[in-house]
Amino acid sequence: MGRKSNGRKKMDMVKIQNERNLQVTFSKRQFGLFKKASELCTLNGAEVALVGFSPGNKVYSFGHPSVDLVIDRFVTENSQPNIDVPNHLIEAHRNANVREVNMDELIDKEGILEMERRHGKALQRTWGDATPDERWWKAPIENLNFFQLREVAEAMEMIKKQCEIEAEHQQKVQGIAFPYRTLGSALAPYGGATESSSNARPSEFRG
Amino acid sequence: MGRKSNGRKKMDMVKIQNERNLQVTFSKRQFGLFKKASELCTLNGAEVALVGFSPGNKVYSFGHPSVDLVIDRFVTENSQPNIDVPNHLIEAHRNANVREVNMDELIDKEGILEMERRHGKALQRTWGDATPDERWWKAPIENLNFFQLREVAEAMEMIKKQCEIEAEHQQKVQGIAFPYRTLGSALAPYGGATESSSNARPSEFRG
DNA sequence: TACGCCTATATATAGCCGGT
DNA sequence: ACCGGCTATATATAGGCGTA
Repeated sequence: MGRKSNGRKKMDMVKIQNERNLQVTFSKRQFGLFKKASELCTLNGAEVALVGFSPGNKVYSFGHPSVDLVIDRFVTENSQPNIDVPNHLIEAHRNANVREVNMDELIDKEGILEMERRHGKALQRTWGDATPDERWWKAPIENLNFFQLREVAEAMEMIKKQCEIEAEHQQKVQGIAFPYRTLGSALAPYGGATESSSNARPSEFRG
Repeated sequence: MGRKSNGRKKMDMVKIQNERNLQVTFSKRQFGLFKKASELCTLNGAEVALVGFSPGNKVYSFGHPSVDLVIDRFVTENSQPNIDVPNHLIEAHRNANVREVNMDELIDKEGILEMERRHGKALQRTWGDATPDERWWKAPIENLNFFQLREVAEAMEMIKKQCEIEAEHQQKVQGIAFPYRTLGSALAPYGGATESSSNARPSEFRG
């Protein structure tokens, strides 16, 4: 018997190109996001405000107890001097800037984007099915001698570790950060979930 | 054989009573929520602002392009057509803007600089005269968000492993010695910007 | 006592399909 | 095309367990 579906497929974390899929996916995920937020509120008694603009620039929001109240509180409390920010970090940063190298110059954002275009996908794939063009990391390695390989391996380890440290740091200091990119699309409302009893009750939605 | 885990259990959508589990679950779900929001942004190019208060009344936020921009836009566009947002909020927020600390300023770059100092030369030797564009590993790290960092870390692990395999191979097949070339361009997931802030404060609730 | 990591399940969803 | 539904997978996570 032929399968009725190929099932869910894994997809790269890159902006969806197909306009149609973009719309559909956005709707589904927007719904899911609201649901998760809602659950966080009822399950853990948290307060959450979630406002967003679909690619089509439509506004959508969710909030508990209400968007206004949460944002109001957020704004108010943020108006106060942020005492939670470790001062030594800020100082370290300022000192770091005047150091030998200017980080801003090293951070070539354009370059990063370019790299993303050229090699971003390689990260998502297995080393096996990479196209010749994406095999930049493979071919070169074969040309390195034993010692160089050891050096690269060590370097990779260092960078990896650094990433982990940075990640942990981010999570600890401010909660979380995130990626970006922008464009347009539409959005969906909030239907009832098709499951067991749920006390989830979003205080506000907007369409 | 005894199962190593009973697996995930279904649970009622009611506020968790056990204080300990409440905390743990909150952390996990908070993480998941942010991740979903993040994905919605990159995958569908949406703009999202997410602010919330944990049961312990700590503030957590997430936003793309930034919490401020999105909320600002939300407030603005909504104070006109609809009357959802009280004007005092707009002003309060505007004032708050000035004092908010940008994520970039919070990240401690010391570690990264140190890493460069200690291992940069080794890399330089190996990769030779890489142009600034090829030195992606030098700085972009702090421009990546939490999830991206995890990805890079994973990628580094793969490359490292690949190097070790290759090294072993060389040693086994021909001993050592070999020609070399640069590792080529760079590697990096999508570029990323960061924004977020945290604080603490008490509050009430409205079931 | 709080975390981090792990495994077994509960959920979320990418593609698809058929009606509109 | 545009939804709403469905199915097969990809993910998110509730509990447990070992360790800082």
